[in-house]
Amino acid sequence: MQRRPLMRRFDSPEQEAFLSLWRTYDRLRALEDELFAKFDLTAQQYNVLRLLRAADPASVPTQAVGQRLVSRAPDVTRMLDKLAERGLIARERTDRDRRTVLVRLTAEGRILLVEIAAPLRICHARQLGHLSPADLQHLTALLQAARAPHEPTDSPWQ
Amino acid sequence: MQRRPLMRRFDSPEQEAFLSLWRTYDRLRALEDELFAKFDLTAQQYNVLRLLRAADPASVPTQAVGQRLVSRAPDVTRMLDKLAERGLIARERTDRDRRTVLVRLTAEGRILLVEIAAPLRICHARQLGHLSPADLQHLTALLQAARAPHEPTDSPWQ
DNA sequence: AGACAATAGTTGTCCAGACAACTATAATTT
DNA sequence: AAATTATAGTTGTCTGGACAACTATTGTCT
Repeated sequence: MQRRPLMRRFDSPEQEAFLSLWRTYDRLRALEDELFAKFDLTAQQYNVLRLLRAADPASVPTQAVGQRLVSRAPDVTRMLDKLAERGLIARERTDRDRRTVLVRLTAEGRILLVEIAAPLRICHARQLGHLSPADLQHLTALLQAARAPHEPTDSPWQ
Repeated sequence: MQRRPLMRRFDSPEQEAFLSLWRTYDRLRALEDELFAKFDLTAQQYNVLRLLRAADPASVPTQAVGQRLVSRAPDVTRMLDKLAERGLIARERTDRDRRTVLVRLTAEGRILLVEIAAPLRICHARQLGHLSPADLQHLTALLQAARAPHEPTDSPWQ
């Protein structure tokens, strides 16, 4: 066993913070992935459904979906393809602008979201439930401050 | 334009924190990726090199590399393949245990790390330099607390 | 010692993400 | 009004990650 720590030397406090961010994201993400896998979903796909639920029963332009995703996805089309194949969402063109495609939740999609709700709440509690509400709030605020300069002005993430 | 916010409704404070974590990771990661791309590296590959530099000039078992990566990589072999093809690392088998493969930095690898050092420092400053040292420290601590229960006891991330 | 299990790494295969090229429609310019 | 530019989405292709099966070597159990 090597005495000199292999991981602990960071180039700067900024790097340490970022690596900590990365690692924490990875660990928490693993928990969610495990849950979503039971429903044959990816976290991104769930986010699309969550987003559509917020607009439900209205429909949302494909483009708006892409902009609001947590991490940018270059192939929103194929992602929606898979959700549409499973009947969780429906797509239709408008007459106003025949370029845009509107997406909305289907009844099946709503049902799936209801089924996921309870186990997901439990998963979230496992993820971060050990933090006090104050710490949780503080963490969220610090994260927002961290990314603030890197958000476009029109981002829904502010 | 829709008045009702599409993003802002979260299922729970835990979910809000996690999505904030995810989003922040994604934004900061984009900056790093841009830099690493100039050197034809991925962030994971750089992490391998950084890790080997910490042990340099000693070599490290492949397995140890895999364990210490930020996010788990199921194909360490092929990742090392690419670094070895470029001559940045070298691999050799031991006589003690002919199963394990030892990995170490080459001179070329060291040179690349030196070249990256300065622009990477600048990148880190862009990423998180706007946070005060205290906030930075606080953020790192909160992130560590957040992932603590999800780290295996023998993890180098504690 | 021989059988069995565990460890280390490699390889095959599949799928999602990244980037660029393409089609269709709408808006703008002259 | 025709030409040009911009927007929305789709499709092709490539690379990297995920999972499982496989080989080689070492350790363990009886």
